[in-house]
Amino acid sequence: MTVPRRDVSPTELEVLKVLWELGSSTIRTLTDRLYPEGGTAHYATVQKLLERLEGKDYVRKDAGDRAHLFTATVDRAALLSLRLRETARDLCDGSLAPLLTHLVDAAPLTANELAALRELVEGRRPGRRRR
Amino acid sequence: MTVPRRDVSPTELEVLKVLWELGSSTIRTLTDRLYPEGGTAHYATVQKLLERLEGKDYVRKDAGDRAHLFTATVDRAALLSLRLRETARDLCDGSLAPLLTHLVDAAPLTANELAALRELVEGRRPGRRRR
DNA sequence: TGACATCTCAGACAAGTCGTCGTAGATTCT
DNA sequence: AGAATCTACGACGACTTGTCTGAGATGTCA
Repeated sequence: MTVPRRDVSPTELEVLKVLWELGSSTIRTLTDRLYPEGGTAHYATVQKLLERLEGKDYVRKDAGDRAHLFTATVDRAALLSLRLRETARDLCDGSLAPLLTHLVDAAPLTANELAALRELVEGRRPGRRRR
Repeated sequence: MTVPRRDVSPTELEVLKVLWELGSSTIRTLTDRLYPEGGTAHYATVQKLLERLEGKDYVRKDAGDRAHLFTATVDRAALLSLRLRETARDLCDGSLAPLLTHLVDAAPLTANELAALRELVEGRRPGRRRR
């Protein structure tokens, strides 16, 4: 009856970001990073966050030396894809192309970004994805 | 302590979509459209949805002939902008450019879309927005 | 004019999310 | 053995979301 929520919550995202930066970490490491002044309570918070991320299959838990090692199973690009696809589904009948034209129209681009984009578009063939 | 939520909820979006399609409508019209079999209960549901949308300034309420007339104050593009900006903020340090390159790389494009995109990019100057 | 339909307004409700925290028990270090 | 750390699990309050109830105003029509 109630509604499906966001892929990852803001705080979960913060955890993922540290994970992306450090590779694998223990709860302790994450906690020290996210709550520098934190005590036992925050440790438990991070633990719960990781537990939920694991439930969503965005994080993997491996047996480490003493403490478990947590690793992100999705990278920034994957999450980006998810969000863009969700936006496309909600607002553009599922097609990504409108997002693109909207962005080209609305995004302020530096000369460098524009050049890079030109190059990307030049080398692009229509049809299915590359790679 | 709790978290900022999504701009519009899924059901609120459904209301907006009908509003976009019909222009201004009464609660009755919206209800008949969204819940074809619906009775009094669904009428109230739509009413609440509109009330919340009005609170977010996504919908305006005008005095109509007998019943109030509701009109969307944002269009699809505006909502698209919001979502893209939010995604950029969360995952790309606020810059929209990475979304663009990601899309060019990932989105399957028809020949036509690709051509249109090429044209857009060609005519684009770096710096601030056009228009 | 009185019965009836419709609309508006305001609040209630259950279920779910999210960030936070407490704690009991196992494991490990000293 | 004692202290510290880690794990697993449950609980909480604040908030959202979709749904619905009921009271009162207003309009319609036999």
